Amino acid sequence: MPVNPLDSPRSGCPIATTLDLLGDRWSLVLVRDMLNGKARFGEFLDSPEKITTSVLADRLARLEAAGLVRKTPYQEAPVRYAYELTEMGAALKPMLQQVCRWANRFVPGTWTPPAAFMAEG
Amino acid sequence: MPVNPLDSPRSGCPIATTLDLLGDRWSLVLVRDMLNGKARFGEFLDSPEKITTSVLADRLARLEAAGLVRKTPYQEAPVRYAYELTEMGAALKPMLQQVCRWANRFVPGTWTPPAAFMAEG
DNA sequence: CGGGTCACTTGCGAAAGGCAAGTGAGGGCC
DNA sequence: GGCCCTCACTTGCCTTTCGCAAGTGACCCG
Repeated sequence: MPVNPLDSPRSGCPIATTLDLLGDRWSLVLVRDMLNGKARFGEFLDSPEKITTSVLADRLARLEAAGLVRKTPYQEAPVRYAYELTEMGAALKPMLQQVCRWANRFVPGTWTPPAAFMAEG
Repeated sequence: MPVNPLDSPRSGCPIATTLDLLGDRWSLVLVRDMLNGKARFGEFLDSPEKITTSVLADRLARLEAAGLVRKTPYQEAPVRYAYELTEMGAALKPMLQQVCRWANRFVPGTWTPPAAFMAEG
């Protein structure tokens, strides 16, 4: 069971503290998928980056512990969960849009995200 | 000698590709320091997050290989280098500002960055 | 009741990270 | 011309994280 890195930041710097939580190769990929409407374990596995099941389970638990993600049962027997962003998690969208703008401008070969993703709001 | 992760991205997604390069706990801390005028190996070591020398050497080389950082000698005998952001590296500033806004809003205890850092431009 | 799906967990080898110490070129002091 | 100091790294060792593969348990479908 993962701990919340926001409880023991390296420093008070907002950048460093955010990286303690999101500074890995997978967490923001999951936030991206949830912003695009994905919600189930299997849906995250389908993304082209091919996260492994163990890392996925760990990241979802971490993001939940940090308050970015909420897990709610969408069926009983067997109980199955949907993962969705909280307000805190969804508020990362402008930052991810900025990442896309940067990559599209400087890294050749990156896809242009769907207009819906880049739109305001 | 580090390789450039931009040469073998996991997918064409701009977010995933950016994370291949910057998705770790240190790279963006260095970009932050360079945006704030730091340029020398020893200066990066002084930051409150306390990066180790081996990781620092590795990250600087990686960022240079990716074209975010340029290394120029600032003295001969013994040759000493200054590290500074290229246009590509400096263009990460709006993204980092967005990170700061997010953290200041949602993560209690994070410092408010100096006004100069958050200003437009 | 046999096979398939969904959502995970477990195990293991490989890679990355942290810690501490070492190195080598030069400078400053006396 | 010794001696010590600084700066910019490198090296080595151990721990943690990651990726890959396989296993598990509950249910559904024919």
